[in-house]
Amino acid sequence: MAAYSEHSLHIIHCDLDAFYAAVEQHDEPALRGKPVIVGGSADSRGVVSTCSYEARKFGVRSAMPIAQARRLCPQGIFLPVRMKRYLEVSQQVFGILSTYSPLMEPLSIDEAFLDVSGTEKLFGAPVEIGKKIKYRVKTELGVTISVGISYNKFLAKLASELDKPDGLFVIPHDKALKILYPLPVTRLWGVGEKARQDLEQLGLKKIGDIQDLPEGWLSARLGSSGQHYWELARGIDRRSVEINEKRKSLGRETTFAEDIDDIPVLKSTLALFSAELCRKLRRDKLYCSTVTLKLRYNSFKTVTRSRTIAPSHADMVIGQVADELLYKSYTGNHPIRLIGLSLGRLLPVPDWEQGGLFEEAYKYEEIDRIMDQIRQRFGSRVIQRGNQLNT
DNA sequence: TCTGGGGTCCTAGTCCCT
DNA sequence: TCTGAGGGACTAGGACCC
Repeated sequence: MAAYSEHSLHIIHCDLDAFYAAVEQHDEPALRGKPVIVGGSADSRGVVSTCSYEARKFGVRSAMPIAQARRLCPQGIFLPVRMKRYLEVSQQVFGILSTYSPLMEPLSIDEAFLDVSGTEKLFGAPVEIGKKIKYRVKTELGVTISVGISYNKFLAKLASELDKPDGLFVIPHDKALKILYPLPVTRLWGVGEKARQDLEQLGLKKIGDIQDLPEGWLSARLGSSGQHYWELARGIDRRSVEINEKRKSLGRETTFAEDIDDIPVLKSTLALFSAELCRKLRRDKLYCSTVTLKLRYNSFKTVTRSRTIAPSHADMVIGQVADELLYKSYTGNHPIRLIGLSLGRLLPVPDWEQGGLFEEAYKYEEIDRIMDQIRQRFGSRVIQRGNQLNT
């Protein structure tokens, strides 16, 4: 790293193109060249997760309600999300990426950063590495990946977006300001609809408008996020590529096919979620110490209620807290369309604490452990707690 | 017209302790 | 003994990302 200047092109951002749809088209050749729309079923409440470029020609976009996508593209092929399969391909892609640098930071299932400082002698210049990655992902896994290269994370990510699909784009230091200037402010990392409106109120529509401001002007109006936007607009991003980002929370939520006001159904859904999440915590040898309940009413108003607890990964403990939060926040007056449970403040289970420290909790955990073993051997549905049986 | 699911991060209010 | 300031933990909600 020391041999690299601040503006050397050492950050590569890799972003798989229309990933879920691409995997479906790879696995089923008859889908190739057709408008594939992944996300829920065509007649359920849901939105588009990803669609193929053929579907995008009809105006279909990610996050669009399925019903709207159906109207725009009646000949579209609607497929459910096969997350397990996408995760499998994602792992294979990350496997390829990690052969070019140990400094790899996965950002989501379909994108990652690589810091290739110091790998030039082994693999060539960053552009050469980008070409090799593209070739290998295409030939070995049958999907295409867009690559962006620059001297920081924001610009590398922007570069990969600017040449999609199947692109390779470089933003060198001397061209960064010029490339950024005409782009809308929503291209800045962290600017969504709300921030766009705030910036527009100040007369700032394109990134160039922010570039023209003196430092301090925007932070005086928008606080620390104003400073953040100003720096990005000028191509400044000091974040480094971080490996081994630890998971910070774990959650599960569902939107009911029809709104629900039946408390036993809500309770058993929560019991199911807490069992599922606790199983993952135990598998990863983690405890959680906050439990958050999320409710979305049929009016679309969303509330969350959370509680801090003694570290645990026992179904009974988490499930009981979830129940208490439900009773605290739900009066039964408004039907619920979505319920969710999230576990936060995760911490590793210390080696010395393999049971016995908290007698009561340990008793529950022992039961959970035995249930996990049975599920592992005979399948996840073979054994359930009584409180999960209403769903 | 219809708005998923799984995350992260930030801010602001409240409460408690020193 | 009372009071206010400051800080940290907790809680709730919003915004954003893919």
